[in-house]
Amino acid sequence: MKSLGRISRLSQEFFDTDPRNVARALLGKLLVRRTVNGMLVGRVVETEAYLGTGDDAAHAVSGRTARNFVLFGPPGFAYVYFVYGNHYCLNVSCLPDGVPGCVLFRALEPVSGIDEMAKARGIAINGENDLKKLSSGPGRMCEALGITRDRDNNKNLTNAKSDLQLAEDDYCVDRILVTPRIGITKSANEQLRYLIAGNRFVSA
DNA sequence: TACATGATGCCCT
DNA sequence: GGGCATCATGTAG
Repeated sequence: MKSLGRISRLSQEFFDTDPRNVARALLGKLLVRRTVNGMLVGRVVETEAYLGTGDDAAHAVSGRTARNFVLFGPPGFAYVYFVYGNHYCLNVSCLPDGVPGCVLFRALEPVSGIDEMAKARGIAINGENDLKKLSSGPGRMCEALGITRDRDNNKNLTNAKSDLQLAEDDYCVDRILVTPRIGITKSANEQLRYLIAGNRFVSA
């Protein structure tokens, strides 16, 4: 397994700001899943911001419901939902308690625990092409890290005790690209998708 | 209680 | 590039 070097957990304050800032700042950070079989680590290479108000594509747009209550809670918590009858999507809540907003994780570059991720995805890794199938796309990413609503929704991602956390190392992002969001019909022209320019693990 | 739909991914052409 | 599986959720009735 590749050595990770020194990493440190992101603080709750990191997420206590506008989703657009958080989506941009999260690029290059690490998503870390602790399992009985070791650490699964991926680098965040693609995110999308979903605003609380004035964003028709955001789940928060119609107010607080049984599904989306995490968006209205304190920053740094996992909002996991089930979509298309098949897939989970992972978001992290932003802004102070009471103010909705979040960032969707769309793609990771696998860093560590690749064998475990491949097992969870039910695929074999033979070449570079297969590596991209591991966690490029919100649904794939959740499957690779075993993220489900039952396990992870409303989990504090900034707590040292959590088995799902966000961290940073000395990685430096070179250039960031901003584009329209993927797979939505409402507010589809808003430039709220952020990705690391030239990274081959972005989803589209 | 019924129904339309979706922040996707896979397989087929 | 296009079709489709599959079901939780929100909204209407």
